[in-house]
Amino acid sequence: MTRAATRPPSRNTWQRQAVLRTIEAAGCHLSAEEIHRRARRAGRPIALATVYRTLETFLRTGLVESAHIGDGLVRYGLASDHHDHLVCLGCGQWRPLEGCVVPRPRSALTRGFVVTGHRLELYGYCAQCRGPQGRGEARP
Amino acid sequence: MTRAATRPPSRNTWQRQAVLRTIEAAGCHLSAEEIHRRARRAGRPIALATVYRTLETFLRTGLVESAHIGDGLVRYGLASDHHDHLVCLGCGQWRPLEGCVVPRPRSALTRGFVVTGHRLELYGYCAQCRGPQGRGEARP
DNA sequence: GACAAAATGAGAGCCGTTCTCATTAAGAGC
DNA sequence: GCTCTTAATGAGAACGGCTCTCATTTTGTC
Repeated sequence: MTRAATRPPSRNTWQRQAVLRTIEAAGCHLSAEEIHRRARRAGRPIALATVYRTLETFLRTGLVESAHIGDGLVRYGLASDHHDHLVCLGCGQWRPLEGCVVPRPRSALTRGFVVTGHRLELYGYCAQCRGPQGRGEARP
Repeated sequence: MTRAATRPPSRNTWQRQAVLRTIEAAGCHLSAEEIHRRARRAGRPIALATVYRTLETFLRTGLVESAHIGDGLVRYGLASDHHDHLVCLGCGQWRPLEGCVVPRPRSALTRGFVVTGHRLELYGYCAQCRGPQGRGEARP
């Protein structure tokens, strides 16, 4: 199987490796600031602009995907085939859902709109944040 | 009888009426800038800060809802019971889907995560943007 | 009409992100 | 291993959406 459209970045620098390793290690989506902080902590100092540029490059090559969460920050994570996620309202954690729960909508609902993709965010509380008290209010 | 949880703003100003009328008239979600521009065009000049403050008030009282779209702007629209939307990749139009297509996910998928709400964005092209050439690539 | 308090307007400030440009270093050719 | 080209980086200024501050205006009550 070829890499086809997702050709790798043309130069292999330690900064790019650091950014990719940071995202891989996280296991969930991170903001650019957070990637910057973690990459610095893990090794040599890297510029914030470089992190943004590297993320942009990775986005273009299809290596990572980006998404907005409620707080207005853009989060980055390893690209996956689908785009369904669990978002914890307690700690802000943003992690992929294993599997897709969105069926193809009936055309009567979309009324002339051609659907080419989707993104689903399921809000709630992770096991850690639920804690003993057990919250439960919904959010948009 | 009490005013319940969604009590209206305490003072009725023409600025608040203008913002609400603008959102109602649009029929889809608008950015704060766009609401500001349309409200100005429709009547007296209103300050951008006032638009933001008014939207914040409306959000608190549950009159409107906010959401992020891919371009990083926050969009505002009349609050509805559910949160499924059609997003046109051509013109950026963001409008509610009539009805909900998201089933309750099986707990095996969410693994300890308690789901309290969701938001779905269906990407694609509206009838106007599809045009004669018929695009079709997907986006995250 | 007088008064208190909420709401507004104008613009400065904040903060995440992008741009600019001099410098560095990856990778190709020899 | 050395040289050369040019993509990539670092530092910090600039940008843009949004929020904050404070003097002024307006609403609703008495």
